[in-house]
Amino acid sequence: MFDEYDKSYPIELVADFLGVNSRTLYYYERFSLVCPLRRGRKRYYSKADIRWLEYVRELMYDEGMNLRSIIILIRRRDNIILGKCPEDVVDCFKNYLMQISKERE
Amino acid sequence: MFDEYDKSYPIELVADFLGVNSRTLYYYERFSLVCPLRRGRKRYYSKADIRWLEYVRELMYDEGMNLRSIIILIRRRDNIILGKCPEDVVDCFKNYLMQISKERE
DNA sequence: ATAATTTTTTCACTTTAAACGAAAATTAAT
DNA sequence: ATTAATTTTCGTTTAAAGTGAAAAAATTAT
Repeated sequence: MFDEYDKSYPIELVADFLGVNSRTLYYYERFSLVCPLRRGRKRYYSKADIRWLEYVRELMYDEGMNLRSIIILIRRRDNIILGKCPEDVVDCFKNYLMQISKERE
Repeated sequence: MFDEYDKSYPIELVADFLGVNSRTLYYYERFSLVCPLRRGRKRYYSKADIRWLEYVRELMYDEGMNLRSIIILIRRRDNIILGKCPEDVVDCFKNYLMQISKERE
């Protein structure tokens, strides 16, 4: 429950779980799509990282989006959620995101 | 003023204006990114079509998005604006879209 | 310490989307 | 019917996404 953001899963395990080559995860990292903890040189991923990567794969493979678009998606969402836009827009947009993620289920 | 949606510009003119090959516009059409009027077999585009295509090019070339992502963007926006979600969310989202397009200028 | 294993990194290759060139096919115009 | 324009098809080019192989670096075991 509290280990959601605990970076403790090594890359090979994550790659196997997602069904991708570990090289692909290195590749994503170069685009800042994911940011594992580095202990020494080794990488460790959290459950949240893994679920995020699942979502990324879904957008890419089920929907056909490319990396750049996903990065834009993040940036825009961050702008909305962290940025300096009015409270009511933030609230509405949060609802919108919720709605979309529900539709996805 | 009323000619905004008047489909009267032939493909070659539109392609020249956008700086693309007309083949590219045929290509976009196969993805339903634009829908010119067919009189006989000839295609005619409106000013609104042209501005939409300018925006598409911008998303692709300045931002690096791919066609599929733009189609998703349309679909989602249509869901929000035309769909069955509450009025206030629609209004908020319209504002959001306005804001984004202003930031772009 | 050094040998063995694991992880990272680099290089090169494959595959696919996006776009374009050339030319054949179709349509319209005189 | 001949000419001109438009559409369509086919093949090629370019770049992104991903992978394989193996070198390089680091960690672990003996």
